[in-house]
Amino acid sequence: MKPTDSELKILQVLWQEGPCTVRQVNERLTENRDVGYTTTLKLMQIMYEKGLLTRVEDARSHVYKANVSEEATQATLLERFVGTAFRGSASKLVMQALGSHKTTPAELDEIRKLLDQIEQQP
Amino acid sequence: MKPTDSELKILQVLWQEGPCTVRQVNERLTENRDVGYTTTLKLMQIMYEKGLLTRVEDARSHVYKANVSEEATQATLLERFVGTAFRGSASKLVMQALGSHKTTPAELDEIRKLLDQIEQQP
DNA sequence: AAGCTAATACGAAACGTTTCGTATAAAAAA
DNA sequence: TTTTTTATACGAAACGTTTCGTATTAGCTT
Repeated sequence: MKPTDSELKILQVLWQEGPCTVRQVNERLTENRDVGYTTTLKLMQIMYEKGLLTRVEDARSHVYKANVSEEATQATLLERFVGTAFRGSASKLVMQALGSHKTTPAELDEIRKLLDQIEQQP
Repeated sequence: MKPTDSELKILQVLWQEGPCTVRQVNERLTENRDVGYTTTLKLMQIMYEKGLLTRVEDARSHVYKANVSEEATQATLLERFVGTAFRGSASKLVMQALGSHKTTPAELDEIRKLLDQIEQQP
């Protein structure tokens, strides 16, 4: 599953907030940029048809839930991105990311631990 | 400058091969997927108008050159990608990338060195 | 019950990107 | 010189995504 940019924004709301109605999602989206209610509705309907979301229709308003995990989605997107933008070289991407972004010492430590783990594998 | 996917493919050819005619670029692109000559031509004309490419019109066929560096372009794309897919967390992206991709010991070493550098900065 | 509010469904317009057909010109081949 | 090949330019169709107007239905309020 490769969500589009708009779909990703909706998924992120659901990942952060848990199950939401269309209105709730739309309110969160509108904090950043004006989005019409029916726009969000339509997108979420499409995402439901694609299987990206599940929903409960019991109540007056449907309640939607993300049907893909944030980690799995990020993995998919990253895979594609490394391929297109970095011609498959994950290490080049890592170097760029570390070089141009601020990372806390704690995060750097975590990364170091991960490096150890990877190198210790036979 | 944020090149589209197709534009990126063209840039990659030019980064690898250096200055090329439309035909040369098109031949490289066709190795992977069928692309009509005029399609490539049109795209490169658009990229020229956008300033992504420069060209020399002296000869019978124009010779195009990338007008943005691979590194700068990757930085731009990465910036955007971290923002949209990883909500700004470069370290999460790094962890994911390291975890799910094969990296050679030499590359891991390079990354380690970069970590040292970053941590030593005041 | 009648009117108001808030929800879903749906089609189609709007937008950006990609693809290609066609016109035209210039060089190369005959 | 005439024909064939190979360029560029350009407009518009095709495609996917996003946006929104409108119809319809269900619950709330009076």
